[in-house]
Amino acid sequence: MNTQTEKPIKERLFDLLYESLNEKQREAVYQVKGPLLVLAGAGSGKTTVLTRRIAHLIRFGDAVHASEAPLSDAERVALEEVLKARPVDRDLLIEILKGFAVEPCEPWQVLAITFTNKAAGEIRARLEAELKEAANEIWAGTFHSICVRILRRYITLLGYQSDFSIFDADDSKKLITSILKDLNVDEKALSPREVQNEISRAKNAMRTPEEFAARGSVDFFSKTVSEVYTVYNQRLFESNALDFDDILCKTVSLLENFSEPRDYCQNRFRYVLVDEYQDTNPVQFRLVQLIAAKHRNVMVVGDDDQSIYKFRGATIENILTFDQSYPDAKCVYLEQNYRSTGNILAAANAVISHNRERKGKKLWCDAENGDKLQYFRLGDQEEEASFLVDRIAALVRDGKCEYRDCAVLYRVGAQANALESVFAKSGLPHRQLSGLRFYDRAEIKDILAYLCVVQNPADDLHLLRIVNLPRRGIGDTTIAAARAIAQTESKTLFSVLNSADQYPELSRASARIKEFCNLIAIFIEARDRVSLSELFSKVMDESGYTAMLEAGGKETAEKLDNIRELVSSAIAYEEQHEDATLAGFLEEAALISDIDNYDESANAVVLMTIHSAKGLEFDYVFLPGFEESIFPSSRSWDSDAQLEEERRLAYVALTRARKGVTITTAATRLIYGHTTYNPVSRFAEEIPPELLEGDPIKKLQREGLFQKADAHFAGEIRPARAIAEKTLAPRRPGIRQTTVAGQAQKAKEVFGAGARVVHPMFGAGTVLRATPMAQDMLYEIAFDEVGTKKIMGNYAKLTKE
DNA sequence: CACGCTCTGCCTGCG
DNA sequence: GCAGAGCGTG
Repeated sequence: MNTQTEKPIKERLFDLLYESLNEKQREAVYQVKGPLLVLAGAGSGKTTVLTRRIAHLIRFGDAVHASEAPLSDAERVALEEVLKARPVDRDLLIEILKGFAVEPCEPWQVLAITFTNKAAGEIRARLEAELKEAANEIWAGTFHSICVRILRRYITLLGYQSDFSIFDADDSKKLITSILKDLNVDEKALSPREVQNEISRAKNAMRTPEEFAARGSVDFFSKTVSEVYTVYNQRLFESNALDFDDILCKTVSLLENFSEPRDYCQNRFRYVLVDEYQDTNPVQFRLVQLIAAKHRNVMVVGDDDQSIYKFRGATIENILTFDQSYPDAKCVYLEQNYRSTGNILAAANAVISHNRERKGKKLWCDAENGDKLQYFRLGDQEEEASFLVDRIAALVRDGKCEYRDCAVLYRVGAQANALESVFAKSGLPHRQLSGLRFYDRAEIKDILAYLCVVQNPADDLHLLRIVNLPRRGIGDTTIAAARAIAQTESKTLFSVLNSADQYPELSRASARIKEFCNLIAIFIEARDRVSLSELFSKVMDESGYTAMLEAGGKETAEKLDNIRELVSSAIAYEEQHEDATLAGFLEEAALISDIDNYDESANAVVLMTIHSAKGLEFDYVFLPGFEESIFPSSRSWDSDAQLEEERRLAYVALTRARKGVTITTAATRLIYGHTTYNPVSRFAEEIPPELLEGDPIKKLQREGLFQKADAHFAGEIRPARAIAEKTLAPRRPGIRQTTVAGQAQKAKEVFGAGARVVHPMFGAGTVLRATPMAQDMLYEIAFDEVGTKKIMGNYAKLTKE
């Protein structure tokens, strides 16, 4: 009868169910009631904890911590048998443990919030594997998708119509540009981008235009921004549109001001789980607080050391002060890393320990120390790139890994071009991510703009984009006149155009305007009658857009492909949703922004920014451009907070690697059209030297490459690029030559037709043709194994067979 | 009204 | 180094 002896059996049974988790992970899963903060280091299995905890809530509720009815002796004996049985019958175990369930929750009472669609998709996939159909009822989505669902239901309370449009960052920038023009603000004095950032920051900090104006000093900047902010919100409202920030803000104001949506959410969501909590901003914090206010079962998972989005409004304070917002919060640290080798972790720990603003975690692992981290200084960015090519080729050739296990991660997108062109010439299979995202491509936005107008003719902004695309003789003067009329009569642009013949200013183009309006009317009429994909082809053909692209040359072929891709995504959408509507598709398009941007099945080296690599992992990580002024960015030099954010980014970069990290710098780098000479990043210096091999780090600085280097650490840094350029020799002799797998060898050897050569990747082959090109040779080589390829001599390091 | 040329300015970027 | 914006001309 005494629970003392029975409890262990139950707990032992649960421990058996979660035997693949470590003790801390289990602790987080079992902690069901009340607020819970999980500080999960890189590679500590946080997604696993999150998804298994959800399954646990649904199956067992608070079974572990609640006390249960006493067991009979027979039951206890039976359970002991189950405990001993091997192999473990998981399904049976789950069924048995369900007997201990205490207030298990329904799937639809669980809300799991992530930042990216990718993360949401991963959670959903894992839940489905675990819970089958029940998983479909769980609300798992991004902040934005969840808010949109709430808004569609309740936004009429705020005076919007429930079929509101969503403006992406590009749309809102355009709108801001046009407002700046209307207000006669010189773009040089105040760039649209700056204003956009400021407005976005204000919205994310939950400041209205009035508050912004009241709080701000009366300087030109704040005054203008608050003015633009006011007009911007008005225009959005008139267009029945929300920008990305509104999606969150409007949801918060709905929940704050109206009891119906608030009660609905608070009653419904017994359990709220938030992933990547370190990236939340004040609005998101408030949202979570509001939704979880009633049941207070809120679990947040994050890593303060991986907070790298302060620049877009995230406040690391949300995670640092979670225990102040919820004084009864439990806190679990997940510090065991299952990803990286000991040396990599030691290096990452050493770097991040230089930050002051942190909770303080130390990752550890059972894995071996593994290889040391490598550092190499190359001559210029092309040497750097071809060095990486050689290294990766060697790794793959030696069977250490495949191409897909290697990632080249850089700080700024501008580094990508140089890397990409060298990779392309070398023939190394690679893919560059984080370039232009799919839905950001002009042709995609064009077609979507048509559809937005068809869905919501009040959407002036998208109307403006397509009214003269393809060219149909409705030019800037006509549009300006029509917009002026719309403004004075406070009508939408479309309604003015619709009655163009009534306005003498529009008479000249009135026939063409009429034709355009008819076109849109036909589309609108077709909207609810034909299928989504039919509507698509109707719009593309009858608007003349397809014809315009077909008339174009080489580049437009790719655009047509992209549009076809869009059509197939519409078809896929139709297949997935029985009641597929245009509105639904547009919403998905606005919120998804990228179609599966990282296809892990392709066997190719990945090139991307460190930011976009967050959450991913690779065997071998290459970090080119580990230089002062690039990383940390020179913009961060004068602020400790920004430097710490850069350091966290370095921590993220290092912890992406499972087996190997290679850091490189270039003595000379051409970036943004300027040549720069940067010393090695302070972050590389923060890695204990005994963990590094390759080129010496300190020595290069002492040689005077960058004399003020030591000043960085005193914090009095102001090394102007100009000074550096004057004081430094353009290129030092004796800089490491690019080598194949470490063996010294000059690349300059020239081969004639008929020569037998060996390529690091393609193996042996015969030169068919050698054509001099610039200061290089273009070889056409018939390889014995992989066929004939064209290769640039300077990039592919050919050797004599 | 449309097209082509020059000029400038640039981090990172989810939804 | 490249893209988008602005300006001038046919």
